[in-house]
Amino acid sequence: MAITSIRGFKDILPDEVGKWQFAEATARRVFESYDFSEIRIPLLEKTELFTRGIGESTDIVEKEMYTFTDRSGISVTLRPEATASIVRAYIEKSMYKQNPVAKLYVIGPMFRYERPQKGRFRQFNQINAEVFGLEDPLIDVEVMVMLIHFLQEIGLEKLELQLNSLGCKACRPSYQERLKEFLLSNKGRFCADCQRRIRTNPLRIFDCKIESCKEIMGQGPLMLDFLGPECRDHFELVTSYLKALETPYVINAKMVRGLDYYVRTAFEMVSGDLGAQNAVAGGGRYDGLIVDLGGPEIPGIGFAIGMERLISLLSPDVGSQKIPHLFIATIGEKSRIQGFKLAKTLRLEGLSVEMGYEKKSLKSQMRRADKLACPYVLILGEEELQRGTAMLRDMRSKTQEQLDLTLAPEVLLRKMK
RNA sequence: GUGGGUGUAGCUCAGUUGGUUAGAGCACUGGGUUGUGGCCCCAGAGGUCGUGGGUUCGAGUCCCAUCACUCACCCCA
Repeated sequence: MAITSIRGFKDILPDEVGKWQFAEATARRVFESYDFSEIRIPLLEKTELFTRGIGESTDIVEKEMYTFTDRSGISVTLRPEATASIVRAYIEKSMYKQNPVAKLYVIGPMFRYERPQKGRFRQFNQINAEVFGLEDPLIDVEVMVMLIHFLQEIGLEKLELQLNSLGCKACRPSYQERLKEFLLSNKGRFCADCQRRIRTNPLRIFDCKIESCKEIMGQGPLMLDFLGPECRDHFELVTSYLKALETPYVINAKMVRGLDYYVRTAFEMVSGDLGAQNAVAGGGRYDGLIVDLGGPEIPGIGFAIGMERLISLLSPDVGSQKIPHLFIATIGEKSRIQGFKLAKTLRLEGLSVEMGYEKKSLKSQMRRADKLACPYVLILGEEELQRGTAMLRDMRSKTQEQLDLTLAPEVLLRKMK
């Protein structure tokens, strides 16, 4: 029995890897134009980092983490998200002492033990961007604008920015109190799932697909109506700056975040083409997280882009396979070695060169060159070799010309570079 | 963790009420007179029919179990 990959872990094969490279390169270019710097952090952390950072009672911590004890007996976890690790590094290396503001991004895999489905995997890749040290609503907007900028550069224009405010430690409890009262007073009218959610995850009831639940929740209290004065000001400034930058958005007062640390601004980029998992990117503000993880009182905001979801939305032609500049076809052992040497010379000069390695017929080598879509084939045969020449065939025009072998590298480089 | 759908060649799929050596297209390999690609033609290679039981004279086809994939719920990027 051959060994297969683990459920929920996917190979990214050569014919789609171009899309990934394109997405990553575009993210680096765009983010750096906003003065973000890349940071690389471990995939494995002490389990406590996530239980404290993400929240003990979240689904991620309760049932989705890849946690095990290592050989020294400490509990470690494959990161289920990046923000906690970035914050840990930020605190551990005292980055805030050198610079009051840090703009960081991370590209890499996350791990969550969930049942796979469309757009959801156990190992999945994210691009994360985080800003530490700025509380002004202007930075909330800059982060969203940068995300949209990136998505436009990559060719995704039709995504919708959804915005909400989750309040803060001061105003959220009174809202939750009111929501609970409302839910309990209507308890008997909800579906079984929602009755359970009243206890486990009250905000999720807003997302219930059942018509009768939707109807009841239409009357339910919204966080936006319970924001304290500071949170309200913050939210209003965010929307007014978005308008100033002519960035369209829709307010989704029912939007919920799965991680405990989010406060105030929360946002998602949503697509209609992704099935049930419709968020390509999501983020928000997390002003208390750095303190929670043992650092100084420094605010933070950031987002994560789901790479697999992003890639699945790209049009098929982006990042298509590279084709070699030249194919070298040879006939006979002497010319095979001659061609091998020439390939090396040209590669050292930066050309991409493929050749017929096995002693196959010219026809077979030509077929392969054609399949690879090489624009030129250099034919090195016994006759040519005796004359000290080679035949260069232009595959598109079907014309060919003789080249002097000693001059061949020069001519080829000029033609193809 | 729960529910639905699907498992036949590398890929996309046929396979008649159960009946001989399981097929096609694409892809792959070789060839179509001496050293020239795409199109066309010919040939070849490639399958424990997901796996394990059962029913039957006989199972790709029927039954049971199991596994995998997939979609949805839960939840999230």
